[in-house]
Amino acid sequence: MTTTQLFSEPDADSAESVATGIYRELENLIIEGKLEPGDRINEKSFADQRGISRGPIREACRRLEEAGLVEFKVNRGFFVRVLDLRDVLEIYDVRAALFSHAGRILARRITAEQIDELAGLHDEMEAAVAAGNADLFYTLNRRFHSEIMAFTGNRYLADIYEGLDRELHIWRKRALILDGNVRASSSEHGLILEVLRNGNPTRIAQMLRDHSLAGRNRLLRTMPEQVAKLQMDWQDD
Amino acid sequence: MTTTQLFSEPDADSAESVATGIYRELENLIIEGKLEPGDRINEKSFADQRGISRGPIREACRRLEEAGLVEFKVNRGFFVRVLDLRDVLEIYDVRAALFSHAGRILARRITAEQIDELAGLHDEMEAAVAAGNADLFYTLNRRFHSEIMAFTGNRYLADIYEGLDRELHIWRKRALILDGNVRASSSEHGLILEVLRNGNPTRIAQMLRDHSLAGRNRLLRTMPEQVAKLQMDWQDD
DNA sequence: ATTGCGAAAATTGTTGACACTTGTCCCGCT
DNA sequence: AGCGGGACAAGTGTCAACAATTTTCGCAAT
Repeated sequence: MTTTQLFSEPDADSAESVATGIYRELENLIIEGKLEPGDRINEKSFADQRGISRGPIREACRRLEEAGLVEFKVNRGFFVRVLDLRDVLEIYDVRAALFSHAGRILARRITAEQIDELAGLHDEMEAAVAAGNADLFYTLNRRFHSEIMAFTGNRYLADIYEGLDRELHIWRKRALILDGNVRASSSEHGLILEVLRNGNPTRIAQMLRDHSLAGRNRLLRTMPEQVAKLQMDWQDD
Repeated sequence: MTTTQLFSEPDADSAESVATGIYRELENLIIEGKLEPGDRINEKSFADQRGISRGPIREACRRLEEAGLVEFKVNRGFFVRVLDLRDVLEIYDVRAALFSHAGRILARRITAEQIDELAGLHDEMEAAVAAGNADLFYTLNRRFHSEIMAFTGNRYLADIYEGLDRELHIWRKRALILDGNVRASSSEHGLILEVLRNGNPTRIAQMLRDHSLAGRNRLLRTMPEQVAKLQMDWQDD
């Protein structure tokens, strides 16, 4: 027996293949850190555990490969991608540029309702900070930035951002755990909301870019040893 | 018998699975336009033609799906992605932002040798223009922009650019066929080289951004009917 | 002519099997 | 003890087959 169809899908288009489900599962396992960088994804045991065959798993892994979450080695299988510091720096660099661009778009496009939604998230984050709930802050923080990108109305911009963000996920989590970091991050969000209401494109762009680079620097400060090892000439300008 | 190993690979890491080969083949078919947007990829006939099974083909298609070149519908298969005008506009918008950012990086990073290489490509393009060889111009043109992105040294920036460029490929080819367009494009390249040698970050960024948006406008002019159909409030600012 | 229906054909979804490659471990040799 | 090597185990690479779904096509009724 293949897919035991206990419930028929109400919406035919919402049906998803086993491969897609596995894709999401693996994506979560990697993002949550349950699968650590360098770990091999054992097709057989993974398949056996779920009572399915290896075909859909390989399909899912191929997508993850293209998404950059997984690396493929011939005859060795799929491995959770490991990012070195250079990767992190490069991603943050692009990320800052994307935010800067998003800022310019939002200046002439964001609605009062959208700003209110961001403000709502900001309030929740402030509460999370006060309660010392770093995990909650982290989740809301991701939503905050995702919404900003979504509000640009440019799906490619938003998608590319999501992809980069996903790759950074594990690393960034470490940085925000530190209490001082969430406070600094949250206060920057307040400034961003301020300039968004005001509407000056250049200021908004600069603010978002700076927020991204500040986040990068907060992350770097949590790993001084690796930073020292990297003798790259990296500057903000 | 499975993979008849007539020749042993000299370099073990350079070995690639059948799936990877199929991935490249399909990618090319789509980019070359041999497979047109909306076409379904028939797994069985594709597999039979090559004397292989459907497994590797599905794996390749999953990667193409993640890359955005192909769309997947449950129980219906993989279809070559169709881009509407909105997609094109959104891609160009991000593309321009990426070039602008690349310009700032290059201002402090590009070497004289790299500029010379770009100048060499520019000369070849000028020759192609003079010879009326639009196809050659188009190929060189892609290389020119790819190299610019590669010279930033940021692999993520370069990869994201390549991904967007690939999606645009079919559409853009139409726009450059027009003779006036290649001339305009080529002369803009000359200006870019000039400011690259000069080294002013803001000027370089602006030049590259403008070149990208000019390319977009050239493309739009080849499809006035579709532009008219789109009642979006899209502005450059 | 057009529509509706249903069986047949084509195609996708997933599986289990087998060939091939890689990694491990044990054993004899030095 | 350390080293080389070869059997063995584990895992990947691909395939062929079958179940489930979609599409096609002919045919009858309007």
